[in-house]
Amino acid sequence: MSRPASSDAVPPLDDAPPDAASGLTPRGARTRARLVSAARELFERQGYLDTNVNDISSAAGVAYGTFYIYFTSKEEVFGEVVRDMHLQFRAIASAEPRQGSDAASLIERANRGFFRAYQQTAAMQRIMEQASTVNPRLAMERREANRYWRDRARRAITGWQIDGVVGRDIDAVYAANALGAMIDRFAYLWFVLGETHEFEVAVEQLTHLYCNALGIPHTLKLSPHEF
Amino acid sequence: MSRPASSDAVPPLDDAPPDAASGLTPRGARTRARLVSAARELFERQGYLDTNVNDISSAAGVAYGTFYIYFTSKEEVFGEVVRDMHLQFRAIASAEPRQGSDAASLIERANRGFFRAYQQTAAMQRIMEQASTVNPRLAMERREANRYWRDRARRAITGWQIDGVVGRDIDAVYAANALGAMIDRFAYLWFVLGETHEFEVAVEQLTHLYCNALGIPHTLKLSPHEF
Amino acid sequence: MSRPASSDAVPPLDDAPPDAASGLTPRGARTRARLVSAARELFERQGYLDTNVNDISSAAGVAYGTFYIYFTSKEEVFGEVVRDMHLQFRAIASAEPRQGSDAASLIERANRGFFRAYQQTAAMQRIMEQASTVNPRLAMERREANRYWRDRARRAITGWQIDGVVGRDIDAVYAANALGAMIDRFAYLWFVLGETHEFEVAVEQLTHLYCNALGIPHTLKLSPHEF
Amino acid sequence: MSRPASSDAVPPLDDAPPDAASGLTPRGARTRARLVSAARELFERQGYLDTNVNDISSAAGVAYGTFYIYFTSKEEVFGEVVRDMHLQFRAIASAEPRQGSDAASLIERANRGFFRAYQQTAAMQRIMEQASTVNPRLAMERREANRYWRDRARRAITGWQIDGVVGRDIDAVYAANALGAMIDRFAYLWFVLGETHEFEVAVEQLTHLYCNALGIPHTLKLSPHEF
DNA sequence: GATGAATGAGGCTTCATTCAT
DNA sequence: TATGAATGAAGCCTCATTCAT
Repeated sequence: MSRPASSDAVPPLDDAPPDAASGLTPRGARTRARLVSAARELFERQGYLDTNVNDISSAAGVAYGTFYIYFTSKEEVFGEVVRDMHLQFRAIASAEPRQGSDAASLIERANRGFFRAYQQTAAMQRIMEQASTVNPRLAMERREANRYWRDRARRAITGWQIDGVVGRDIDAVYAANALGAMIDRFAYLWFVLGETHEFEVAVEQLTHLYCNALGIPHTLKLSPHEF
Repeated sequence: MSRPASSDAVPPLDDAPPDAASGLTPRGARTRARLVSAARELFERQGYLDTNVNDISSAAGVAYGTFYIYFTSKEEVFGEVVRDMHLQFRAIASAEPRQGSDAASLIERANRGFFRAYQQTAAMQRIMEQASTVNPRLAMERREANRYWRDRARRAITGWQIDGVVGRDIDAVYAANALGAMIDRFAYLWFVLGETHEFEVAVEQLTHLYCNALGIPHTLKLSPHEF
Repeated sequence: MSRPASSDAVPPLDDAPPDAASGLTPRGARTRARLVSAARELFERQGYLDTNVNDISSAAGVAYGTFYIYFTSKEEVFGEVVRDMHLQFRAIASAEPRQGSDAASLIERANRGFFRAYQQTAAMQRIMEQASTVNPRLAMERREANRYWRDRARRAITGWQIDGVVGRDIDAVYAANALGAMIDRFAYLWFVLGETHEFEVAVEQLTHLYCNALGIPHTLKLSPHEF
Repeated sequence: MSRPASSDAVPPLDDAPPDAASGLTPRGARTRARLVSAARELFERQGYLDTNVNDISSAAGVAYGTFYIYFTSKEEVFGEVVRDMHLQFRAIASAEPRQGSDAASLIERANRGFFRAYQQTAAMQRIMEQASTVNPRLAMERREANRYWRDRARRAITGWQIDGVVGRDIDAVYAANALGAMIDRFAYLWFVLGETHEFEVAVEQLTHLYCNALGIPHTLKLSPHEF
């Protein structure tokens, strides 16, 4: 396939400064970092609702009021933690080695990268789900982030249609939405809700279903498990 | 295909008495019903967390304490509302007319019924998502309910494999999970998060992707929208 | 000793009718009795504060409102239960066989009877202690009941002083109060708070202390336990 | 008698820090002290059950929530108030001047000190009785404190038995329990339930009964009141 | 920069008693 | 007699945020 997958360049998620610590003294930056780190740990362990500002500042080893020097609210730290997590997610997903440039290979790589990243950020994924059902602003930010992935997929599918790899009867928007939803939710059931799956089998089976759905040729390497 | 889709007989959702009003006088039953109804409306409008017992009893036109005659907690009414909603969901989904007995027709009918039911219970679906991220017990109950649909799909796929309609390279468990997740999450994005889709197009496209994924022959009746 | 111990005739504890069921139909009397019995069981098991009217009527197998046909308040049933218990207490204490008419024998018999009765009404004694610290009216009734025993003791001591068995340096009022307090509180520590004592040893030791305190000759039958 | 009464060194009441205000700023310590003081006053005036956190914080002149900065519950402040009261009690009792080292003198001094201390802490004694019938944890703490006094008495009696002042027919454990109960309960009837007694007469009469009970020689200085 | 004390509205639940049937 | 639904005041505790030092 000549059409390159869109670059992994990371678009800004929102209007936060890329380096939130700018304008702080080194000491201030350290305090701030300790707060973010403590917040993430607590959010992951206890959830968004059950973590309070008291816990966070205690865990960071600073006074209660210090928290409000760096953040205006609990929501704000959470936003920061989520941004960090998105960066980590993309870093992990991007680190997945490329195996080929045909559609099936790209899809498999994307799925493997996605699952890998999801697995390593599972605790935060659970919490983001919770927080975004509670806080509308977080829900919106989350949808923005999803749109990014969705658009990438839609552009890729459209490209494959131009190349003739995917049939014209497929609506690229629906397909991108539906297949994205499939991968995303499967990961949630797997890593957050605790369904048990074999990593490589999951990658292969979901890639198979994904390719089949689009009419992209794909052959399994592993032998089937059931029957 | 001779293999019949599993019957639409509705299994018991849990061990709650079918008629929760048993042992109540007509007056009591009326009050209880008013509470459940008020609770559902408020949950749908304000969410699980932002609805409190005070709101519910006020809306039902009874005193605060009256609520606790019929329910031991907010969680408990919520459970009842959810049960009601499940019954409604299944009723709507089952009402979808059968068009044929081939795999593609069965899948299309199931998808159309699912979307129809989801659309009409969208408000509660949003709230259930919220409540289940907050309350572990509700999360568990929710997974149980999902398991029921997942198992139905898995059995159907296995049946089609025996019939030779679906290839043996597909793992029925993974496929049922993944495609169920696709339909489920797509409906959530659509009806809860507000993505805009055309009903019949969505049914057709998702059925197409579903069938393709399993290798089941399926032809679109509507013309593609993009390009 | 010629002076007879005051008779065991039971004085009225308060203005309640001796037979509270008077003026009730047989059916009403039965219902009332069931309520009193259920109330006593629950008070003994759960304490005064943790027993509510709902519990009582449920346990008695009658409707909530029925309770208020027979009693005007929780306090009132409690009063009735206490009266029953007092009757029981006196019955047990009076049943103790007389062994002799000398002061030491009378004291020993009184102590043995008191401990025997206390032991068998221990559960209610605990609850009365609780209730009387909470409800001033009950506290007063309780003091009245105590006064009865105190007066008996005072009259006996005064009698023994006239007879020359007890010295004139003893103030009968102080002695009756103090020694009554000793017996009463010792029983509480023993049967309610759970100190472990041997019944006959306790009777003998406390009788010994009691007699010694008053200068009444008394010899132990059991061998001493310690040293 | 050469055997000295055990020293008046005050043992730790429990594992609470001697200075509960450690780790607080002066301002915090002041607020905390105001809360404890307000709590004690209210407990004494209204009882344990009828005093609520709202009352306490209002009386201390702070907001409702401020209470929960310093204490986790009403039970906890109560514990603190009780500890303070125990310290006060021991201080008063220990301040009683020594008159001689013979058994009778020691007993008289102990009784006088006990009554003096009880009299000055009467309000809290009443409340502790109430609270300990309601709250099992407080009941246990109270028994621990009593055990301390009981053990002192038992050791003293055993010592006097070794010295030959008290006969071997007395069981030191029973005697310590019974005579302790006598003093304790007499004080309760007197200072809490409002029986009227003359201070010095009470000291002398109860000391007389106490000594007589143990066979310790004791002569009254005051003339008898009755007859 | 940092501290930590103070705020107070808000939510949940209990229960003695009344009252219409 | 008996029923059981209805009442609503009262109490406990949490926690995001502000502010004086």
